[in-house]
Amino acid sequence: MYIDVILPVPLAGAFTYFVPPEVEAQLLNRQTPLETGSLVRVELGKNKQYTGVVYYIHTEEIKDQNIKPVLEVITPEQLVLPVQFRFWEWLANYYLCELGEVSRSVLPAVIRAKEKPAKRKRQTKKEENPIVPLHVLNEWQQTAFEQIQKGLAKKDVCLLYGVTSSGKTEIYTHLIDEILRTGKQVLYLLPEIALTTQLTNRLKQFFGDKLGIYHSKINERERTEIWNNLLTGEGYQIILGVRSSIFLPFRNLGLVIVDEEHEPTYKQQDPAPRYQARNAAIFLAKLHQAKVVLGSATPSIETFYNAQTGKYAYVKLDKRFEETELPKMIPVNVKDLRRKKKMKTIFSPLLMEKMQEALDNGEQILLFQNRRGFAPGMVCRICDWTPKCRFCDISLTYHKQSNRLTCHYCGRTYHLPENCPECGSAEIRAVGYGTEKVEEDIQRLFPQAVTDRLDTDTAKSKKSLEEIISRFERGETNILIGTQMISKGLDFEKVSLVGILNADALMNFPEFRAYERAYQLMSQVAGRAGRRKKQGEVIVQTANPEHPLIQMVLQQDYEAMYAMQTEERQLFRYPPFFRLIQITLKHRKEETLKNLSREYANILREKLGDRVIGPDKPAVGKIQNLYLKRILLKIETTASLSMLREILEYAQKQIRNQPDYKYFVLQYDVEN
DNA sequence: AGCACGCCGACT
DNA sequence: GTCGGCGTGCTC
Repeated sequence: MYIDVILPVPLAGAFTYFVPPEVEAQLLNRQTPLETGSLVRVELGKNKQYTGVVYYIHTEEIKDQNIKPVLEVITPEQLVLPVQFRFWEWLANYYLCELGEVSRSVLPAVIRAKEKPAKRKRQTKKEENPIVPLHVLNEWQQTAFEQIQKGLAKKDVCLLYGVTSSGKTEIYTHLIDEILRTGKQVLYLLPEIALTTQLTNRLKQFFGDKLGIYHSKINERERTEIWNNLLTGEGYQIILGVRSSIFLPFRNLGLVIVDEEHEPTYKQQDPAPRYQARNAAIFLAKLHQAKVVLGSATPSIETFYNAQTGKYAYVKLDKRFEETELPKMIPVNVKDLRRKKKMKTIFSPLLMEKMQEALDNGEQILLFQNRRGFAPGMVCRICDWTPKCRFCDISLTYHKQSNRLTCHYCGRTYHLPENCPECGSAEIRAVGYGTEKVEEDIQRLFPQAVTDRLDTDTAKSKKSLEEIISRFERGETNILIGTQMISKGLDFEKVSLVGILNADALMNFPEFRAYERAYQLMSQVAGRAGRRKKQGEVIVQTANPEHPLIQMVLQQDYEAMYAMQTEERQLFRYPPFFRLIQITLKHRKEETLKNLSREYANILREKLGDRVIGPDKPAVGKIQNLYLKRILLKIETTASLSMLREILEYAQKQIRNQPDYKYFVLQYDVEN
């Protein structure tokens, strides 16, 4: 007997091994035939052993001296289902990576699953915990619910475009309930940060033991339990989880919900597979002949486009719960104020006034600044020297709390020099500001207010994150300062004021999604203001209040933003009109990289013409001592992926065949 | 990826 | 003289 095994290495295809007679005898003894999707231990190379997944079993003799034996059958039963292999194949093909790389990101969970299944609390306990009936939908929610059902009768995917606090979650629970009645499973995807205890407790109330929760911070036992439980096909009916839960062994999915579908965290950046979980979930649903609901208050351009062109069904819900008014958006021209010398601090006089007013009324304030640390840059006043990371081409962020300079790319820290190493002056000052400085200034200006900060520095663990959130929920914090972490999934009742401190910084990063992202962030954070009957206020500090995007944010005109962006994307050949593939080349030597990337791009150009852009030096041209070059491919969405892959492999081979260029790192990132 | 092999520099 | 640095090759 021979088997093809997928090993967790970035190498093409599966590896063939033979099952030696003693292993075969063992299986016979135990009366457990080997199945695909089982686990084996094999040797690869001279002295490495891996656990791999059995992909194919064949019985015809293979005449090859180099085939090695299977060392051990770890588990003969099926731990990975055939439908999952079809999913892995699609992922590897679509996202231009290897099956081994896909298996690598899934395998730890599979391996854990073969460990002793946790003793499950039996269904008797279901009664520890009486199930609360679903909330009755209000008129608008009921209409939306029915429209979604009608839409899904005709199409596979439906976009639910619902303003903040319109009660999308309530609608989801009713959709879930319907699917459960048919005996099928539900996958409910959320970005990590939105998976709060608030929401999980609420869903547990409705669905009790049928609900499994899967995120990056649950422990090993729970992960194992979830995998095994799903394998039996008689356990969890609903999985509430993050991006990676698309890899769980679902047997009969009926519905996939992707909430906050516009969130960039659905895209895995590194390592491969660099997949978009929202899009991958749509394919997963197709494999199961299941339906998909995408929900957002600020849909991604791609999704809204699909809804507009009729590929997806489309349901709009524009009434807020209890008919709370949308917040009042107030622009403040900081450029003007600076000229008039009225910006004494980073807070405009109007924002200062409004903050005082809110504090006096016992209301809460959110301040949004999308940069952590104290200052994103330091500069010598005399000679303009700036501290940079020795391993990455990036200026260092100053963190006052630790009194260190930190590289936000590789995480290395440095001491802040007392004197400029170039000219010896002692005048090194901060440029720009991050959440740390915002908090320090607030404490100075409002000493009576209790402040807290929510960013990756303060919310390292799930516990500290939840503590910050619950302190704010209980009203112990007056002013919460944060990065984009404050923009998601948090339902606060007493927030009357939101301050967006630097709107311009959100728009000015070199990425084709910058405006879309800026709009989404500002809308989401603005949506935190004013709940339950009282209209909230949002102060938007900008140097350019006339900017079209700022105007769209102020008017809360999503469709205008969509129109502007689609026009631009069509003109410049970006998604959703074209498929974008980003190729990153890395090499130790800058000069070699420059030459090889140019030659590589030229080879691609012979085949793909002006679909090839670059090579260009990315914004950060060196990371971890490797120089980077970037090539963009803008490919028609109808083009054949397998043909493209052939071209890419051909070009790579051409370059690697040249002795000088042999060693370089190549990464593909399929953007859409 | 990750490991072995092999060929040059700075040390007990 | 040797230890170990990482450039190079290869994995059923």
